[in-house]
Amino acid sequence: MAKEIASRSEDYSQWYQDIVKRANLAEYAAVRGCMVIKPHGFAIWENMRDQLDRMFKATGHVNAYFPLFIPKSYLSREAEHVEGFAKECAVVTHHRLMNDPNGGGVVVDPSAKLEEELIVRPTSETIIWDTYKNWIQSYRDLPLLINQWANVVRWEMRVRLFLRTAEFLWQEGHTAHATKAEAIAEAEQMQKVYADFAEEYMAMPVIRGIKTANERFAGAEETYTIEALMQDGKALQAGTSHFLGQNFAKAFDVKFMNESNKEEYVWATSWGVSTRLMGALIMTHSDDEGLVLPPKLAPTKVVIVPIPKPQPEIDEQAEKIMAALRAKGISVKYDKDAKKRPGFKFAQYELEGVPVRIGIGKRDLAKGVVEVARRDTKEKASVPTSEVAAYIENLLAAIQQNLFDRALKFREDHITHVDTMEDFQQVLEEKGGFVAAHWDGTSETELKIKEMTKATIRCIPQDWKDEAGLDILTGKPSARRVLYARAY
RNA sequence: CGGGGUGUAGCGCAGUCCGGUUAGCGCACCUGCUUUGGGAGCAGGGGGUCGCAGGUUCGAAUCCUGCCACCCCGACCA
Repeated sequence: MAKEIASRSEDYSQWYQDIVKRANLAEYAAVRGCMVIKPHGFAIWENMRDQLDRMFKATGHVNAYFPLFIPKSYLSREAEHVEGFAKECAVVTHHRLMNDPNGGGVVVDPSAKLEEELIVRPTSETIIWDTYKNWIQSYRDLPLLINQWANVVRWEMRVRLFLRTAEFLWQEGHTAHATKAEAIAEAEQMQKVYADFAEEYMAMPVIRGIKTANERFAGAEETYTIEALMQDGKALQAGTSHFLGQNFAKAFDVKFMNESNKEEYVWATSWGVSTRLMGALIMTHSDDEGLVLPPKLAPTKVVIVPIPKPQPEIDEQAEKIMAALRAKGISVKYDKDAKKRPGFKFAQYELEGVPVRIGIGKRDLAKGVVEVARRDTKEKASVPTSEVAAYIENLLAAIQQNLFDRALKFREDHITHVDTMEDFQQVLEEKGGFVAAHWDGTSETELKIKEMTKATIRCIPQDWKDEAGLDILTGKPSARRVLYARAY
């Protein structure tokens, strides 16, 4: 990990921007706050997306697509929802341009003003529930388990590549259920899917928890979250799953006839993860040499570099190794560029995060070996050519595990239990990370602590045991510890 | 919307205070030669409305006025 840099947050921020740029992941677009995801960055996102999609389908969901534009009136149907999003919406007011009568360029045609403005979706609950109203009549239509892959726009004041951009890609699941219990089970199930994905594929340990009322999704009754810890000691909300109760069903009048021939409002959930996960991936594993990708998400798992440059004997050996790796389903690239030197290529592939590199030179050929270097530890090994495919298959699994293990150790080392406000502030200032402290359960206390320290309650962890104690600020009784941190 | 800062080649910058040859440096790019087991060296070359507009001056990247854009800190961030 980028340890020297992680200690100072402003430097970490610089380091992060630098990695994103130099590893060819993304850059800012000409439009304020918007991001261009470059091919290498997008290939990683596609791998994440494809795996998540498989997991959604394995839990019974199907994909659909809903409109980009939402009539303004829809947004205000659910009071809390509109309050949560109103301040960051892009609005379409006209549908035509015209030549500027005063010469020069084009201007908005005033005669093309829309009767009702359209909101570019910041999230799709409203348009989807308006649609579901027509799809649901009977308990036989339930549950309705739909996901969509889409882009959304939130006009944030300040942006950061992948973590917070004006437009971002995500998936949003929206489900309708006949009972409250079933909807809660769905929300909890999807939180578990996200946690499994983060840990098994991203090699990123997460804490599953429940959001406090302050941090809850606008319009939800309960928000389930997965919280991760970045290398600079700041927390990142990596995914959320919401139990929406009957709020949206009532706002959009979505009723169904139950088995007892009685009309009821449906129970809802929504859940989403976004390209923000790319930021999480970078800030969990990468180091001063560049990106470090977990093998399960790396577009290219193995790269072969001829030393010093391609020539028939080396090419032949590389072809054999590629065939053996591909037979095991391992993606591999042979870098035949004769114009670039090996040292340059080594540095470049490290920057791009390729998990394993094979070097083949004349000295190796004579001995019947190749050099295998792993990205996570930078260790190199000489491996007999005949064994290289099997060796790498094991190595990729070992790298995946090592990335998870060391990220987990870092996180465990950065969960600090404190019982006084003094300790709380000291840990935040000097160590960073999560702070486990007692809380009296009031929003007032939470907001006061936020004002004093910039730390917020990231979640009330679901796996933690009850423990009686006293709130660190007010001294009032508390039933359990919650997780505080400064967050992205 | 407040406070601070920056606009000079594709990228990163110096020069501006104190006006004066043809506006410079590093990276990148092009050509050639030599190199090649961890980001090659040398030589040559191409690329600029100095953010925009106006003003002062014999002369403006530099001084003055106005405008614009972007960045950082706050406000904002289910």
